[in-house]
Amino acid sequence: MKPKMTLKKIASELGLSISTVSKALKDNKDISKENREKVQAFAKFYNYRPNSVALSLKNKRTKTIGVIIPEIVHHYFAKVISGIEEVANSKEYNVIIGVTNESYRKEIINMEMLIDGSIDGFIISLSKETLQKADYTHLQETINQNIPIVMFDRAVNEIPSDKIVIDDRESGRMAVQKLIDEGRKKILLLTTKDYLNIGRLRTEGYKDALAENRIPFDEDLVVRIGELGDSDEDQRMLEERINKVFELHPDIDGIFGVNEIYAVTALNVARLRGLDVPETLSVIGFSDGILSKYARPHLTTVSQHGFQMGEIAAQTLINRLEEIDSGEETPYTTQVVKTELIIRDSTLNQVVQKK
Amino acid sequence: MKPKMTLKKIASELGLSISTVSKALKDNKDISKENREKVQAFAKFYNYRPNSVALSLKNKRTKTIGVIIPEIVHHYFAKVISGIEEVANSKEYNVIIGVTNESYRKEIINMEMLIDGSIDGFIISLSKETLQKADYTHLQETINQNIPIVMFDRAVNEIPSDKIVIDDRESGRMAVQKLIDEGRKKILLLTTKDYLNIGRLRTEGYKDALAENRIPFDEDLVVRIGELGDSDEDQRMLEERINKVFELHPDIDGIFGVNEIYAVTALNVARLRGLDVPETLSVIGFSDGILSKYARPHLTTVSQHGFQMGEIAAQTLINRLEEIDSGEETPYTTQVVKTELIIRDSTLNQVVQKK
DNA sequence: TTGTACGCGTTATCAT
DNA sequence: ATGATAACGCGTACAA
Repeated sequence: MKPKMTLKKIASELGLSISTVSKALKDNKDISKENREKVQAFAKFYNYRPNSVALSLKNKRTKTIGVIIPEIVHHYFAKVISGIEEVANSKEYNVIIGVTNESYRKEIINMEMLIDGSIDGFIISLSKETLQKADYTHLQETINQNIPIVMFDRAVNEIPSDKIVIDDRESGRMAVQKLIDEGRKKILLLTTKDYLNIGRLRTEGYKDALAENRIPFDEDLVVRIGELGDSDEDQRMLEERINKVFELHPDIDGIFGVNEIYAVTALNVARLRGLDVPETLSVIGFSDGILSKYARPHLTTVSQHGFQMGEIAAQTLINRLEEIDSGEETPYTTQVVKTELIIRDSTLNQVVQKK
Repeated sequence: MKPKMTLKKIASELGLSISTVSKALKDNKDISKENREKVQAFAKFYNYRPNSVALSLKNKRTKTIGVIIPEIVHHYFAKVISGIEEVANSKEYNVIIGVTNESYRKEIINMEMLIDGSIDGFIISLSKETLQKADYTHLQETINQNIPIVMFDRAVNEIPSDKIVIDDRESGRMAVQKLIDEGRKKILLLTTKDYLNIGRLRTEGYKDALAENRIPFDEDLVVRIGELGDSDEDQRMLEERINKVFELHPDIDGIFGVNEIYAVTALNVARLRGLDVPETLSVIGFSDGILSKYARPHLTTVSQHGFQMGEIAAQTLINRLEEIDSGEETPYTTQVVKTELIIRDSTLNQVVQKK
């Protein structure tokens, strides 16, 4: 039960002054070699560590970054946090996590809890509710208080800040183009209701690809899915809806789901209907989650590189923080992280020759 | 660009002393109503928040807990963190996350990074490497420095601390008993190499169930799997091994996998071999992850209640911290969280009558 | 070569 | 009713 060491205790123990001890620990040449060694040995023995709270108070920076995310039980966000952690730790920053559960209120509460000097800056992905309300005053106020924000994934143009995003529209286009390249003509889109940018943009990409290939857009082939809970009930409803579309359009030969759940569910439904994947039907999902990997057949998906996004977000925030320290200020940037189509077994390997 | 408000600034702005302002903000009756209102209005307008770093320094507690986990991209741990967050936030605690990636070295680095006064206590699940080395001096030293530790899941008897665990052995027994109740006689066990307590205890449970039902234990039916990477390569090897066992023992009628990956993989392999699940073969996994839920057929598993474990761990740590504050000390406890068999579609519903 | 004093922001005790 | 002062732990400019 060692008491924790402080400069003061070391000083009194060794009959020196606090500042002498402080300097000795930094190996300051002002202090006699003799005392330096004595102090250092003593400090090491009692493994003294400078109190970080005192340092934070003095330096006016905590070397801690606040990460606000909608969900932590979610492969993508977990990956992002991993990336943030990695970079942050390598730069001696700590990471405090706040989870909003997609709630506007909890987003504000979480941020206010940290805005009292606990953190130097935020990395945040907005909650769905915040996007729906489109009320970003809490973000603006944070920035007004000189606390920098880096937004990732669910960013918003109204707020001036650094942003890390993927090109959802282009990614959607790319995925659907892949299906068309295989010779698919009747492509089912599984997307979200429109308030989430994500779903909307990926839907635009779907339309882009069709248009570029002169395939007429058919609203019948678009299933817009509302909020999906965790329950088996919701899951069954989703299956139901997909089944219904297949009944009306048994000749669907491609599926693009804007997230993993949609795509995997559709894949399962299709197989239960006796369809061969990928022989007669190709399926592509979105997100590099674990479901896609273990689905049968393994699901081809658009990977978002969550880990990399986290790394970039952390690096960007830390750069900004150190910039502030040194007085300069560069303009805000928006970095677009490239997505990648990971070809697995739910699509054809060879591309059908275009006629 | 409002500068952040401090007591000092308010005081000088209002022509009062710092201590008057401080008291006024607490609505201390010593201060004239007039001044109280003036100060409070002013503070509210500039939304003043007491600097938490200064408070931490003064109070000698940060109201922050450090959570050290092996992996964050893992459904179970993500759930636990959720539970911790929930309880911590409701008690006005912040949560700092440190990820070890199963490395002993990173575990120490992470802990040392926080042990400098950044946090009041730890919640930790040990890394595999730490368990292998069985070197727990860093934990003991943390405790010696009066920083309480709550261990969860991967806890260890050598260290005196509060612990939250599940009964792995009993859970394994329960799962296998369920298979036996269905009339299964030749049950394949997929487990880990022995250095991880988890796998070993669940294996014991497997043996218990067999013994209780007078089914001879057959080493041939135990597959001990080493470290599994994230790569498709490793995955394929796993499938290979399971396949081989099936070739030698085509009449296996039950499978118990000590984790989700093993069970889902076995499920897929079995189906590819043309076996009907659950008609001729039942499969049970471990952990309430997402894979089990979306596997086909949906996988019956032993749920570990990760969220609840997180809640309990956080509550236990906070209790301990407040106890220390008030001087009393209660003995360390080990809380066992009950697991639950979640029956889905990879096992039979009805129990075969025992003869 | 060593020590004193100050400030970071806050609260609590003790004058006035 | 208000204000000055000390203390939390640290680093550093300035004295000695």
